[in-house]
Amino acid sequence: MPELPEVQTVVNTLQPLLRGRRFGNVLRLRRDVVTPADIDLSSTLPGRAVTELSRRGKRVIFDLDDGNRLYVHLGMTGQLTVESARQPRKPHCHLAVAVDDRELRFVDPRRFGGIFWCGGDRDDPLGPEPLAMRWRQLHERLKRTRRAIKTALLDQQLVAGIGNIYADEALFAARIHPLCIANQITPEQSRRLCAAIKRVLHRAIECGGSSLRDYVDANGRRGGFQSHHRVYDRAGMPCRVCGGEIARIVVGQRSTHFCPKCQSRTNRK
DNA sequence: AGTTCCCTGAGG
DNA sequence: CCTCAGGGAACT
Repeated sequence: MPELPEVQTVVNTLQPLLRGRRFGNVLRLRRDVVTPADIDLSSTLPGRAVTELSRRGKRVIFDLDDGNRLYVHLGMTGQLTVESARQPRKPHCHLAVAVDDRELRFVDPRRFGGIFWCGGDRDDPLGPEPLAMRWRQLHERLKRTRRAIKTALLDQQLVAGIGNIYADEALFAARIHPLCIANQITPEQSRRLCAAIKRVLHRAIECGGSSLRDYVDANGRRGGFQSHHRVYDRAGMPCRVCGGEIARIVVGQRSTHFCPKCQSRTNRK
């Protein structure tokens, strides 16, 4: 479940491995991982260098030296690693691009992720970057929807990069019940929530993200933030603040974890 | 704005 | 065997 902190960690670890290097041959092991389907990366990538590697929401963005752009979305189980070309490829490796004597490899068993060719298009439908967002901006956007606050935070057009883990963690840190109606969130709550989102995301980036199952960085290393989770995947366990029992409910088809005592539904303070 | 589906591996 | 995990698109 790579979300903003995991994707940022992939970008951070990928950067030094690609800097100053050019792509070589492309080995496409599955054609349907590239969108649009008629883009042939083996004719566009070899000889190109990455001028800038960045993150937007949960996307890893590659800007190429010919002005074209592509991005990788890791979905649920995606991995973007650089390994020795002599290292055997893992199962479900859908694309490999030579980088000197190494390979940039995209592995994704569940195939919820993919590689997306943008060409010269710089537009995207994503909401603001949460780390650069101001609380008034968040509040403004929350006012536009009557969905549960948890569902709203998962909407990439409302704010980019937050997934199930960090939505639950941020709502806990802001002491907001996940079922609060978004447009009823008070300015004070938006302020707390905005600060909580930034705090949680920054801390997770410092830990190299959360590895529950598949997530690894470009060097194949796992993150460490999972041991700092306060609510996510802790149903039935004691709240680290009040000792009460962490609850699990389903909101918008997603499992949602919270502390019923710390996150009161009528929280107005 | 809520529901269904895609996909595979893990765990019961 | 079965169910569950979930990002996001495509429905209703």
